[in-house]
Order: sequence, then structure tokens, then C-alpha cells
Amino acid sequence: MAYWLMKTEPDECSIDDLAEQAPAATIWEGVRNYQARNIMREMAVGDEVLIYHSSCKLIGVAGVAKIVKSVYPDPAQFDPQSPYYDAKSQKDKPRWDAVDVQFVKKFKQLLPLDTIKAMPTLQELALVKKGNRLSVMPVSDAEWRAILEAV
DNA sequence: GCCAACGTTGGC
DNA sequence: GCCAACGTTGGC
Repeated sequence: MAYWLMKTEPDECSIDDLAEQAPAATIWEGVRNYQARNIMREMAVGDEVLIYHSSCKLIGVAGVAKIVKSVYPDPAQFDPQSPYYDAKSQKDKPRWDAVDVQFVKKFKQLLPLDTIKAMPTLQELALVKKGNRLSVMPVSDAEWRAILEAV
């Protein structure tokens, strides 16, 4: 089993939104970056994911979800009504992928970005690297443990 | 709202 | 295949 971190703007899809839909799965759509997409392709059912809230008041890791369906073509890319529509993507050759996630837990207290930045064990996490804009990234076993212990 | 850092686009 | 211009991300 592998671990991951995915960013989301809580206005769009927060940990609370995932919790409300549980036990139903939530489609993780709208990833429009090739590097992030390629990382998503590595995800397997049962993998666990840190849900990170970005571009908001309380920035940090808010909880945990798990992968319940591995990558498949993101339907939003074909939907002209969707903000994630991509006119250049063809049905027989989709550009973008989605996965389905299911709520696991919400942390009692969000683990703030400041704290993450200050933790020696997390210095290699892509999240804290300068200028990093990856919205999907791998998390090592050691990093995963460190984060769960810090909450 | 600002702006640094990055990814993508498209002309050449 | 280079690279300038542009758009986006995301913390502050």
C-alpha cells in the first residue's frame, strides 16, 4: 500500500464535503497537470491519501481519504459545461484522468502548513519544496507516520 | 490583491 | 527545439 497527498481548495471540495458524501465515493476530477496526472496513475485501490486544504484561511492537512477506484478518464474533460472542460481532449484518446476517493477521517485539528514546514522529517516532502506546485504527490511511509503522529 | 515560481503555448 | 509571452498556482 502506498501513501499520497492531494491538494484541494476547500471551497471546491473540502474534507467536510468528502465526509458528507461518505460512505459514497467522491470523484477526484479536474487535475490538469501532466506530472500530477502521472502520479495519479500510480495509485491503487486501498492507498491512503492526505487531504490538504490550499488557498484558504486554514492551510494544511485536514484529514485522510482512501482510493476506492484507480485511474480512469476524467469525464469533466468532455463536458463543455464543466470548468475542467478540455476542447483538445478526444474521447478515444483522453488526456486527463480521475480517481475515486472515500472519506476515512477528519483530523480533530488541521495540521497547519507552518507545522509541516518546521518538522525535520518532512523536509523532503514536495509540498514544502520551494516553488512546488504539484497538486498530487507521493508520501513516504516515514512521512506518513510523522504526520499522523503530529496531529 | 500581490507576486514569485512554475507550466504551457505557439511562433520562428 | 528554442524561448518569450502568457496563464495558473498558491502562500502571504
